[in-house]
Amino acid sequence: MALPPIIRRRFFDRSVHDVAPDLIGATLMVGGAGGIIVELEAYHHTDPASHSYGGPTERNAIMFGPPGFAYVYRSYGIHWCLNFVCEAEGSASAVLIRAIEPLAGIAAMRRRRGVPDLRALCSGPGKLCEAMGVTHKHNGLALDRPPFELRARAGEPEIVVGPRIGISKAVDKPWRYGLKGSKFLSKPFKA
DNA sequence: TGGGCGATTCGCT
DNA sequence: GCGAATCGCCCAC
Repeated sequence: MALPPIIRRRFFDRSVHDVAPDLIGATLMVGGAGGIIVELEAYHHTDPASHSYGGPTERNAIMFGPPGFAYVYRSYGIHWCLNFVCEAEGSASAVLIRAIEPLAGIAAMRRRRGVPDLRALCSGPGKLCEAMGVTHKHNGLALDRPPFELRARAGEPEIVVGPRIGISKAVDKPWRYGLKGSKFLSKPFKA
């Protein structure tokens, strides 16, 4: 693997709207399992749909810390969702990882998910956390240290953009990014 | 201190 | 396409 690891500060200490599309095509591994990021969403602290909108709380405290760390929260009382904190310390912006194309540790991910279908392993924010074993224990961990491994993409992929999914506020903002033509998206992008 | 609600997923229709 | 599962967060009372 000749691709360079993503340097935490340099890569994440930028606008969440720049980091998000630049992460499409990057390789994310957790404990040796993972693959290529094909879908994510940006959440800015001035955005009513963001957990950080309204100020710091115990749950979202990590979002108000330095960039380059994982923010993991429970969704619907059942699933875990993984975010990368971006911008400057205190800016409370993050990207939600929504889908991954499985590449490594597939047997382990199938076992954790309990489904054989490759396309169903990581095609959703809750699914990919279950597949890679991400839980609240990963909240606050640095993204450039084990068990996380994050590597820059090679080349410039074609990126598609659309409105975010599953939110009730700021539903019109086109802050969902995807790898064009990927078979591993959580939902297709409208053409 | 209690109740409504959610950045979801899955199974059934 | 619809609704249940399920529980921590968060704010109103």
